[in-house]
Amino acid sequence: MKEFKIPEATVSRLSVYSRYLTEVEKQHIVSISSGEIAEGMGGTPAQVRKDLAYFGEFGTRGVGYNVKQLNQEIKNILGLSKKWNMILIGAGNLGSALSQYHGFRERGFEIKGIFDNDLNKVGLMLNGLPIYPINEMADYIEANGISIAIIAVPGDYAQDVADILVETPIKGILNFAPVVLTVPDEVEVRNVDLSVNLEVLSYNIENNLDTMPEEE
Amino acid sequence: MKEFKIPEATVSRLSVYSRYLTEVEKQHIVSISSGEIAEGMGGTPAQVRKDLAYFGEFGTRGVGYNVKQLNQEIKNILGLSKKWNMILIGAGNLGSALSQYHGFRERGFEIKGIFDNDLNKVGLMLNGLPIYPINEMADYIEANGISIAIIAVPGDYAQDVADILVETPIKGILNFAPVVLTVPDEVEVRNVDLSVNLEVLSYNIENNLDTMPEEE
DNA sequence: GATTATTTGTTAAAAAATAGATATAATATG
DNA sequence: CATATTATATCTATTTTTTAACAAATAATC
Repeated sequence: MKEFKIPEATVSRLSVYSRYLTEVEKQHIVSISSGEIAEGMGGTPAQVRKDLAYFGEFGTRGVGYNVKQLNQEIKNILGLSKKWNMILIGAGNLGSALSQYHGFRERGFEIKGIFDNDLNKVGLMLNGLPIYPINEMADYIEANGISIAIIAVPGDYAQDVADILVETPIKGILNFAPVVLTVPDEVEVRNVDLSVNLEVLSYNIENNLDTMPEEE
Repeated sequence: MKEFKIPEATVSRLSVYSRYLTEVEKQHIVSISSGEIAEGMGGTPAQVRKDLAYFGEFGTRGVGYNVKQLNQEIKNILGLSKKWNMILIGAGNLGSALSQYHGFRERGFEIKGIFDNDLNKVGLMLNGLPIYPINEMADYIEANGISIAIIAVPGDYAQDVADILVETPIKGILNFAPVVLTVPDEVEVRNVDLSVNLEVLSYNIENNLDTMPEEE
């Protein structure tokens, strides 16, 4: 009954579809076609339909998709029908920016507490959230039903933080540190690697991918 | 002579290899095998060799790769042998965090100026960088040889900023706003989408990808 | 009410990416 | 100096992902 072997690219695109559908919903548009979705977020109609087809039949032939209903279906697929409790580790600049980022809460992700090993910061509030010392982190996770941790500490400390996290009931890590974390299989890690993104951009610019002439 | 049709995944991995090699270099290790690189950043030796093979022969059979030399080769491939001048648009929290992120400069990317349309911020300094008004942006790009722009403004304004940028000699955009930007083909865009990352994480956690039993 | 327009869901084909296997080169060893 | 060992480079096969084509279903039109 379970569908799996879903391409990760498909899951990413579902997230973008959902965000786009949320925008369309605000304009009180009731129905939308795969072609319109594709145009709205840069893709092809076939890909939109294929992505959705992994999970079921959500549209009506000859008509399209009900915007609100499809968006809800996608949110269910992505696991966004529940609220996710998160903690943030690292109260530096990046941590501060992340703690104030509204996009998370809008999508059901809420940062409940911030942890840092700088004792000058511990006890202070950051954007309305208390900063705790790292050594209280494991207990806090257990006590507050935290399932996702955001690592925003310098690269040198990231693995140490991860080592603590994997001993707790944490299920996923969003890692902003520019290092490859080693964790057991049961903990999901996603890396947001700013430098890698810039370097791919650099490569693409240098090799003029789009203006490249045809060649054989 | 040009090699192309390189998988984007390969380019991303090259960036990670390079960062890992930089670490290894610091330990004054001279030689390294594809297996050691793979272990160091979570991959397979075959994949490391395949990725490198797209661009040439950098190793010695029976020996491995010279760390320093390979790192330099990869940096050349990625276009990191030159310095990249960037501007940052958006002096909010995220912009502030990005302007202070040291990882960029270490890899040859330097933010030269910051732009914002909040006149209360214009004229101030942010982490040692001047904040200019958006209407001076186009001239600044031309005058200072800027080739990459980082967009860190709210989603509602991101397309407006992009529209200005595409009229300048800018070559690439690193977009942090949670919207799909529409730009002409000759401008490269990379999206760093924080919510998408969290939502993929959410999906993976809910569907227990790693602990999934085999099934047919 | 039959016919034409759309637009989906599905199947098939194509392309891309990953993994595996083998041949080759360099080094070290006896 | 021949041989065993190590590790790359290359070639092949498998798997995965994307793209395209087509049949089924709905709505609109004459």
